[in-house]
Order: sequence, then structure tokens, then C-alpha cells
Amino acid sequence: MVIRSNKKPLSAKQPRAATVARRTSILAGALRCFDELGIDVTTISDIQREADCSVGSLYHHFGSKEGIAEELFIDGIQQFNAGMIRKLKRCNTAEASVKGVVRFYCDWTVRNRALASYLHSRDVDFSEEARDRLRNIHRTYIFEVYTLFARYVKSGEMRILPLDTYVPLISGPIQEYTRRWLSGQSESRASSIPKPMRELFAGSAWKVMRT
Amino acid sequence: MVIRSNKKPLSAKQPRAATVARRTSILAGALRCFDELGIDVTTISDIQREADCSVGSLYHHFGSKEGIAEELFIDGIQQFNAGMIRKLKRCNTAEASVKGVVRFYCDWTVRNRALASYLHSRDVDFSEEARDRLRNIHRTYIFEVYTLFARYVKSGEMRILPLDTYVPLISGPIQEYTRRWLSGQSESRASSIPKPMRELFAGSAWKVMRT
Amino acid sequence: MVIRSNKKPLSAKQPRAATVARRTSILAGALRCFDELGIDVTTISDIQREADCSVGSLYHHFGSKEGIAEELFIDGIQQFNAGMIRKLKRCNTAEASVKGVVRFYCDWTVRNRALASYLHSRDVDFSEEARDRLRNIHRTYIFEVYTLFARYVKSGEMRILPLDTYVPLISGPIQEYTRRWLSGQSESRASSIPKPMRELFAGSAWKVMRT
Amino acid sequence: MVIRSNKKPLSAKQPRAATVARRTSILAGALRCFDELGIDVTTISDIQREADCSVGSLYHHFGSKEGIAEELFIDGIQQFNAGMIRKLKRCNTAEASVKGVVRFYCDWTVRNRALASYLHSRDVDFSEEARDRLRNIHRTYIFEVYTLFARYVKSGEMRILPLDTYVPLISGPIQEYTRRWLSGQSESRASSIPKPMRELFAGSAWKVMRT
DNA sequence: AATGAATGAGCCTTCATTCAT
DNA sequence: GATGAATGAAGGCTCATTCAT
Repeated sequence: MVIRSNKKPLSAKQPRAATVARRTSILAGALRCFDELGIDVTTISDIQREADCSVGSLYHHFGSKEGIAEELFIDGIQQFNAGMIRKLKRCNTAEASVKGVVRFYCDWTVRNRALASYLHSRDVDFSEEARDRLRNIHRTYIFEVYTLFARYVKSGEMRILPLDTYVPLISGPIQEYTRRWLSGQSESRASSIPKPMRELFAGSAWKVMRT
Repeated sequence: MVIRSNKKPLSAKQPRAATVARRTSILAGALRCFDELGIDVTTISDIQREADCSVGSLYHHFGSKEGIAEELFIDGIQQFNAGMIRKLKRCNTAEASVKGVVRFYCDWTVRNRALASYLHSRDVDFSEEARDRLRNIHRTYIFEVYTLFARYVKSGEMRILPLDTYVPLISGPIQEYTRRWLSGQSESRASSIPKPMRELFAGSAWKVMRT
Repeated sequence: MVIRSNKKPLSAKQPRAATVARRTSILAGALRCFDELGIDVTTISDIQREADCSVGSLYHHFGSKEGIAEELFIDGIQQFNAGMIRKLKRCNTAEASVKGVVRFYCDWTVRNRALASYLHSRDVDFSEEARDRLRNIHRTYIFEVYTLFARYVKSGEMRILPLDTYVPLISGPIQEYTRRWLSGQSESRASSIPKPMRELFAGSAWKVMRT
Repeated sequence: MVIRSNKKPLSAKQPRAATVARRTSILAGALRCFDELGIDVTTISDIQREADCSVGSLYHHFGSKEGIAEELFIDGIQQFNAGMIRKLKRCNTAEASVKGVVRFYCDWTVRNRALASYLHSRDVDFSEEARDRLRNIHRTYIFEVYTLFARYVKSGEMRILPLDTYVPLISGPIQEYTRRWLSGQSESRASSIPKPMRELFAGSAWKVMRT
């Protein structure tokens, strides 16, 4: 997982490798806790134990429990968005694109189970500053995605629908399926989602979107 | 630590009307709190204030904060299930039934905004006993629903698909749309979901399900 | 309910002097409270006030009210045992040893009134771990004492009796007398037990034990 | 066990049999609780469950938790005292009397394990009124006992000792032995104290008391 | 006499955060 | 940068007692 120091002024000198490692291990430990216990229930002490560091260290690097939660969340979102955009840029038809969304959603969730699960929780209590960063990230993402799809709508390959229904219609089913898979996983960490299943959802999404 | 057996004997005696009223008002107060603050953040004090009763009363009737959360959850599920079954029994064709599911989901959510929102949260930490009750309720519900749909699948009016994909495919999109509507609503309590929007999702569901 | 593993790793690091002082003052404060109020009635608040520290500090060092009670109890037992063994090692005859037990019991109790009184109470609700520690301490102590007396029994200077009657027969009377003295003391903190009284019990013990 | 209604004015009419039965069952239930949990830890609710009655009933009959504890304690003391006096009145020699004390103590304790254990606890927080009653009972008892023994001291059959050492010297060992037996019993409720053991203590007591 | 819902002071404990070393 | 002792507000919960039915 790629961790970036986002809090520090951009002009600051490069943090040392040891520092980066410590931050990374804290975020990883926090994710394990959030995954197993939930954000609200996880305590600083839990994270400390999991990351094997002192309380002071936690506060030195992230300022607060919410600081850790925010950093982790934003980091996760950026990874997901970047992956999705990369994927879509490699799709050249409406069908490939619609199916690509479903496939990427499915694959990424399976590959990043804990992080995906964390991004679903709506318990993070963002600071105003973090909310701003998220809004910008989301705006940029949505703009990029819409730009990539706009041509297919214009060309008549995809239905024209209210803007806020595209995501539910395309991703809703796989999200719901995935959500159930995630809950199940918390107990039995074994299987992944079978390809034919994934293709069923991809196909359905296209069935709904095509003109 | 001293361990005592805590279970109240399940006496079949009818509770008095006042008792029922108190229980109801506590649950209503709790729902308001959970809706605005989230379960984990809501305190006993909050519920107490909202239900206008003493701490002792809360514990007398529900035993614990989790006890309240469980009761509320189970109550809600049962209301939803009962409504859905009632609705489906009035549908005579595959199309009406599939669309009926989407419509009922949409309408019930709008009519019971707070409760619906609460049922979505996965923060309730169920006791083993509550988990059992829920499992039974769910089993019964799923059985009834499948019974109602089985004939349409058999008659060839609906596609034959893996059992665990029906719900995501039919309800996924409206659920996702609804989820976003719910988040938005927490700030501006005004609008409802417009009929045409509802019908868009109903239509899409049928588009995916028909043979 | 969420379960977390709570055990602090038994790091061998030396605690700082300030830490030791704080622990000591907490135990001293707790003893004063237990002595005056009894364990069950003493509240964390009482101890806090008496030790002049924050609640958090109490829990940081001892984990719980029971933790304090256990530590104090074990500390006291070890002090008593060590003193008794030291005393007995300086006795060279059966008579001196039997009388030595009575004398030490009497003197130690008077010199450590509150602690002695605390060790008599059977309200401490030991954790399994503490019970283990106590069992070990007791086993070692009993072994040492029996070793010291064995020669006198073998040499025929002392009666041969069932093992579990030596303590009651030698210490029973002074213990009972002392117990009453302790109850009395809780109101009027002045006198001590007069030497002749002590010697009466020492003499009686020897009268019962000699062959 | 004989239970007497001691709180009511002496002129009151005889309570009905049902009332007596209820009081008896409450005291019996309370004893079971105190025995297993300790007074301070036992709750009104525990007693209620054990006696199978309502909270209101408890308060109707005894006024408070302490009221129950006091009644039980005083009742027990009176039973013990009465038995001891009865026993001593049947002894005609100093030796028989001294040994009689030890034997009765031993036998009564075994026969009334829970009650004996309860009488040893010093956690009862007596009201001023109860303390008065107890003082009177104790005064009377001590007076009777001393009267019964006085003749043997005068006749030179028993040693002349400080008044407050007779009880410790005679009863101390068997009490201590018994105390340990009682603690042990809480786990394995089976054996009783063997006769030869009892006689060992009886003999030792006489050895110490004879001139 | 019996019942059990209601009350609320007070208890034990947790936990995010600070700060001296 | 790292450490962990210290802090104290706040939370969930218990329980003796009262009182209307």
C-alpha cells in the first residue's frame, strides 16, 4: 500500500525512510483494527498494540485518532479512483467501459478486502480540512469518469438517464453482492468472487445501459 | 468476579398498557438518537433525554444499550418484511412482482426514513440470542419470498440465476440510490424520491430479470 | 461485546523511581481505606483521594480495584512470611521456635495493625492469576516452615500430630486474641498487646506442643 | 431454623402462618446468598430470586437489606448461644465443661455450616438498635457462661487467667481449624470434621486450662 | 400483603490526549 | 523522534429503595 505524508507543508524536506516506515506500519495496524472492530470501537491503544509503537509516536505522526482514520480513508479512495481511471482509459467501447466498471469494482474489492470494507463504513468523522480534500478528490474523479463516458452517451451507444442514476444502475448490483461477500468474509477468509459471477453482473449492467 | 444468572423467566403474563407505552417511547427516542448520532456515539443519557425517562427505566425494560439497539433492529426488520410480503401477495405476474419489490423498497424507505437508515447501519453488536432470533426471522422471510417467486422462474417468465444474485440484481440499484438519498436527507429533510425515478429502477430491474 | 487481549507484556525494564513511589503511595492509600471502610465499601474515589492521584493513574498502574487489592494482599503476605522465616531461623530449640511463632505473630500484628487486619479479611476476589501467585507463595512458605520444624518433631522434642493441626494449635489462641484486639483497635488506636499477655499465649502453645 | 419476628411491637397479634413462612423463606434465601457471595456483594435482587418473592415483599417484611442481615445474624447468634448454654448445663466437671465448649463449637459449626460461616463475617453494618440488642444478648450469654465456669476456677480445678484470654485459649485452636474447614467446604461440600480431630482439640484445651 | 415499574445517586472503568523526560 | 505516566471528562451500568396499583 502506498502511503503519502499529506499533512506536512509541501515544501518540507523529504521525510526519512524510517519515518515513512513508521507511518506505514501505523496505518496498516489501524486498518487491521478498523476492519475487525470498527472505527468507533477501535481505541488508540488497539492501534498502538497492532503497530507496535508508543502512544506518543501515534500522536507525533498523525495528531489524533481521527487523523489516522482520515489519512487511511483518503489514501484508500485515491488508490481506488486511480485504479478505476487507469482501467477505463484502456476501454474503447461503451460496453467494455460499463463492464469495466463492474469488473474493476469487483476485482479491487477482492484484492483489497479490508480497505474496501473500511471505505464502505460511514463512521469517519472528517475534519473540515479533510472534507475539503475529499470533495476535491471526488470532484476530479467524477469529472474524469464522466468525461470518459460522455462520448458514448453522445454517440447514442448508451442510454440518456438522470446523471445520479448511472452509478446506482451500473454499480448497485455488484456493490450489493460485494457487500454481502465482505460481511461473509469477516468469518471465513477464503474464497474470492468467481469470474462467471462477476460477468453476470457485468452483463446485467450493460443490459441496462445499452440503448 | 461474581457471576449471576441474569435471564428473566419468560413469564407469559400480559404487560400493562403503560409498560408497553414506555417501551415504545424508549424505542422511538433511541431511533431518533441513532439516526442523528449513530449507535456508537449515542449515549444512554441521550436516549434518556429523548425518551424522557430515568436511566433505571431504560435498564429495567431493555437490560442494556445493546438491548435497545437489538429490539429496535428486530422490530424494524419485521415491519419491513411483513410489508414486503403483503405487497408481493397482491402481485400476480412476474413483472408486477419484480417491480413490486423495487417499489416497496423505495416507498418504505421514504416513509420510514430513520428506521430504514438504522437498518442499514451495521454497528449493532448482536447478542447470540438476538442473532438467533434474526436468523429465524430471515430464514422465514427468505422462504416466503422465494416461494412467491418460484412459480415465475418455473414458468419461464423469469431468468434462472444463482440464488444469491436475485436480490443484488433486483434491489441493488434502488438500494444504492436510496442509500445516497438517505445520506443527503440527514441534512435537508424535505423531498421524497420522485415516482419517475422509482419507475426507472423498477423498469431496469425487470429488464434484467425477464427472459 | 468486543474482546481484547489485555495482558501487558512482562517487560523486564526497570521502572523509574517516580513510578515506584506512585505505586507505593497508591497501595498505602488503599490500605488506609480498606482498613477504615472495608474493601467492598471502599470506592476508587476514596483511594484516589487518599493517594492524591488521578483515576487514570490508578488504572494505569493496577488495572482495576481488584488489582490494587490483590497487590496489597500479596505484598503483605510476603512481608509477613519473610519476617516469620527470618525469626524462626534465629531459633535453635523447639521451645524457642514454637514460642517464636506466637511472639512474631503478636509483634508483627501490633506493628502492622492495618495490614494485619487487611490480611484477615476474606473479601478479596482474586483473579486466577493472583490465586496462582498466592498458591506458589504459600507452598514455598509452608515448605520452609515445615523444614525448620521437622527436626524437632524427629528428635522427639515436639509431639507428632496431624499436619493440619499444628497451625491451629500453636497460632489459634494468639490469632483469636489478636483478632479481638484488632476489632477493638479500630475505635481506640492506642495500646499494644502487653508482653505478659503475649508470653501467656507463647507458654500455652509450648505446653500443647511439648512431648 | 427458628425465625422470630423481632421488629414488631411485642403486643402485636400473632402473625399468620403464611407470613411466618414467607419471612422464613426470605431469611433462608438470604443466607444462601450471603454464603455464596458475601453480604456486600449480595443484592436485593439476588435474595429476591433465591426466595422467589417480589422486591416489595422483601421491604414489607424487613424494611431494608441491612434489616435482613441483622435479623439473620441475631437469630443465628441466639441459636448458637442457646445451644452452648444447654450443653454446658449438662456438664458437671471442669474438664467436661472445657471439652464441652470445644465439642459444641465443632459440632454446631459442622451442622450449621452456612450460618456459622455467616456469623464469622464482620461485614454486617448494624443499626444502633440492632447493636443494642446484640450487646444485651452478648452480655447475658457471657454472664451465663462465666457463672457456669466460675465455680471451677474458684475450686482450683481451672487456672486463674485474665478474663479475656479464656475464650482464645479454649476456643482459638478449634475456631482456627474450623475456619479453614469452612473455607475448604465452600468448594467440596462433603466431609465433616472427624471425631478424633475434635478430641485432639478438646484435649489440648483442657491441657492448657487445668491447674 | 404483594407486585414490579420507576428513580437517580453513585460506582467502576475507558480512553483520547498531553507533556516531561 | 520516541516513550509512557498522568489526566479527568464521560460513559455504561447497578442497585437500594419508593410507591401506585
